[in-house]
Amino acid sequence: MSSFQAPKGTFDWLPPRSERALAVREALSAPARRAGYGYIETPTFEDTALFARGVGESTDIVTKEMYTFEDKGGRSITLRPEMTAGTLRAVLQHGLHNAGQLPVKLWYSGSNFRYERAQKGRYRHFSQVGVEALGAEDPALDAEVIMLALDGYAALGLTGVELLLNTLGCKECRPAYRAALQEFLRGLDLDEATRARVELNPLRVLDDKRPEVRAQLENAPLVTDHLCEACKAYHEEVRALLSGEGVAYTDDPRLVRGLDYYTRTTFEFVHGGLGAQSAVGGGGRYDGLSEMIGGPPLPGVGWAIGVDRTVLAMEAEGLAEDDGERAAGRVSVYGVPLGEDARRVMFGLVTGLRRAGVPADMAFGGRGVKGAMKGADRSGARFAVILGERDLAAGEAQLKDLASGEQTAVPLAGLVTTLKEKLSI
RNA sequence: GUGGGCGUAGCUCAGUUGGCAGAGCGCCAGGUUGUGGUCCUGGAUGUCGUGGGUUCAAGUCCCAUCGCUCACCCCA
Repeated sequence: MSSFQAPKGTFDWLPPRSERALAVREALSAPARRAGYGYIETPTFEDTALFARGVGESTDIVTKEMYTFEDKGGRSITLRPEMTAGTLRAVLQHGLHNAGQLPVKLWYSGSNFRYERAQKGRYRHFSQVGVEALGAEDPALDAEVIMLALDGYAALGLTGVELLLNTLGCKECRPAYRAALQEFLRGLDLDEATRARVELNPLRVLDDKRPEVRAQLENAPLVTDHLCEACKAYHEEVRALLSGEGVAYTDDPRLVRGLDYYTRTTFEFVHGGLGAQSAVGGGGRYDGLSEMIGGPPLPGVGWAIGVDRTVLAMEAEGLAEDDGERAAGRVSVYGVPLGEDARRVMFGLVTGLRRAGVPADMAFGGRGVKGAMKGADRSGARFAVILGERDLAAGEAQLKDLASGEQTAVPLAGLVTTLKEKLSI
């Protein structure tokens, strides 16, 4: 055992299970790519102030969960806790919103970092796939991004993902609601931290999961009763579009999300297989975010889905139990060379097979036949190609079907062709 | 940041009132000096998380510490 371990709160994806993480990234991004979303890659770290202003000074993420450090130039740098702020920063920096038609549609995939105590489904390093659509305020766009996520989950075979939907109002109607909610919350029996939250970000108190708090929230004023006409109409249109596509969703007037930038549409994808965690993904509209980080008005909507949590959800549903094993490093042909001369020839054979599109591997490390054959067996290959002095002299190799045990001599010159035929490649 | 559970072989774990550290699987070798998977025979592997304490004697009891894990808070 090495004396080093993965840093606290992190974990490694190892084969074959790691294939599931790859499959999730692929399945979640494919619908976005089909819908005209372009791939964006931004730095893993940004100026600390970007997150402080973009994510929100009052959020837990900013107040206690950021990986912040000073670089050698004296700048305050933070490992990204989410990717929307960095994506929007890149859009503004490069003027993507001025360069072509709106909305600017982007998708991304990458690592995020939050300094938290780990538990099932929650780690200090985690991966997300996300989409952002910027520069248009259109209920159809909100509905579009939701559809993209649902199509991604469906492609993975997930059936237990539930969509929770809400609206948080806009800068016209939210202040009045916020005040009404604050007044209500101040009358409750709450602990000190929560009372502080009432003053900073009262909406998030609605998200409290503790029973003693929940019970007191029974009669809390709901945002849906305080919406302006425009927000009400907008939300109804989003709901109608989703319903029109046969999407099942649950209206959850208490769904508020943990980041400050959300306006109007918010949504969360929840699943029961994640331990105490429930969200596999979430997002919403963030019409004020651009201005918060010093940009022009630029409405946007998007989501981020947790790759690790999605894998957990799949495992909870019994999906993908063996595709990982099927795909991970599995080859079709395994070379067993006997002796130095054979090893050189085998190296060329294996290279040729790979170039011809045949997944192939060979025994390394000068193992004896027995050990090399054991390697062939463990590789999962269908065929072993055995090459010794006698075969070399005859200009042929022994081709062994590892399932049946049947073995025939094949001329070296025709080996690639023969194998491609037998494997239907 | 707070609380519970757990740290013994590569893995999963057992280990009695404190008395020689074990099993299964895996691994290695041989049975087969050019043949895997099955089978048979044999073999190796430990800082019992770490540091201290009690004791003739500690994997076992006590203290501290680190790590893992689950949960709270919060979130993907």
